Amino acid sequence: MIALVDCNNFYASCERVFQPRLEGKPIVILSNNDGCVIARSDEAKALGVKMGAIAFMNREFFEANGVQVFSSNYTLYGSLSNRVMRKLGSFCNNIEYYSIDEAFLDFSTHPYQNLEQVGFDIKSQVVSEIGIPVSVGMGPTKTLAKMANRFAKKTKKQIGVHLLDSADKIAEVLAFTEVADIWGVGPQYAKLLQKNGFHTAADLLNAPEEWVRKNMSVVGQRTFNELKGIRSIAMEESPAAKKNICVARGFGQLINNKAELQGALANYVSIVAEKLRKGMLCTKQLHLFVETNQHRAQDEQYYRSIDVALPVASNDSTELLHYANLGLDRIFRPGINYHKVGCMALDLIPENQIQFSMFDAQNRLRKNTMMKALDNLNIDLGKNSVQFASQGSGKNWHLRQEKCSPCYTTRLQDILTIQI
DNA sequence: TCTGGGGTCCTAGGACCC
DNA sequence: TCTGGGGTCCTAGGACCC
Repeated sequence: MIALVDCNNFYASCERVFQPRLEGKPIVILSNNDGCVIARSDEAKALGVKMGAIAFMNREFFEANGVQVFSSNYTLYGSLSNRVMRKLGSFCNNIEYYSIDEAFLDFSTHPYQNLEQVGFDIKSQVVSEIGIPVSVGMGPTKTLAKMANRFAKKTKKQIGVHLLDSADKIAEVLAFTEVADIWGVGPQYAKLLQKNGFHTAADLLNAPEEWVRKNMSVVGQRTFNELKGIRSIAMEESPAAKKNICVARGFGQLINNKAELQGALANYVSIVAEKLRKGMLCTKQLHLFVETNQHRAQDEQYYRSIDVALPVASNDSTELLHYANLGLDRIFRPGINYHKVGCMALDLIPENQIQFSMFDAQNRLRKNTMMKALDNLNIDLGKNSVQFASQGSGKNWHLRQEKCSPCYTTRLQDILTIQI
């Protein structure tokens, strides 16, 4: 059996952990720049607030209905996620950390007698020790475990645990689940399936396998087999090596001058470099892009990107900043209202496998030491304590985050004090 | 004023090789 | 007068996930 444990309305639940007054109230969490809704509590869902709802168009509705609005606070969510995952790890050592709020637990080699009871234990211990409510679905494959989890949330919210341990229970869930709600079936495939008369997961099982293979590629075929109970999507117990790292963000306000654009890009490049060093990786190629805001019909639209090859694979901020600037020179055009800039590191290789160049003029050892010192300072003194001058100080492009909650678990000033 | 930000995998087609 | 077949690598685009 595989279990899928999923935190209920994770971001909204995180906000509640340290603010119990939010219990029972409708909550929404907004995307970067407070743009649109990316998470909702049950109460907000019940009010009809849709995923992706535009914040500024709903402001009055939120006020009128007492909806509590938060900017996203990934520091807080990441920290609470770690706590949840650590707890889940104590139930099962074959665990895949699938996303910030979900994990697969493979119980096939565990000696538990009563898996349903294990599900209840997970649920009650996570909520009592960490404060985050979870649901548990179990089935013979990952896809069926996902489906069982969704079934638990939709049909037996209070219980929150559903186990597919018989053919009848599997059949029930397959008939209950629409094709669009199958893990691995997105909007395009759902449309295709509907058009061909397959409406539920049970219908899909009646499709000829060759048809699935031909129209939905091997990915669809794997899902098809998983629905039949044949394990086709493996557990990934150690995270796969990253193939690229991307940092890109829309600006809090439009930018039309180059210096500010450079400043924003320098910040994102610095984050990319930091992530590379943390993963002990180097990049051989940067991909840079700038773009305008597609939603502003009054602005001239512009999108350009460029790949910049590095002579030697690197994770040195100064070097990456240098090449990023060269790239930006090539794609920058004056007179444009820019909305977003991004930097992607491609061709990642482990930092101990670099192919050095005979003509390399850099003193890489020294640079490495400097970068380590920089990273350590930023750990000790807090994020961004030490920066490069090119990162600028103006920061008009900064994210708009008007309603961010405190970082209760990661920032000393934000720790709650309790009066006794 | 205001519309998210990361990722992965697969396929088809072109360039190139012998 | 004639235009194979098999293979690899790369890229762009499309699908999906949270």
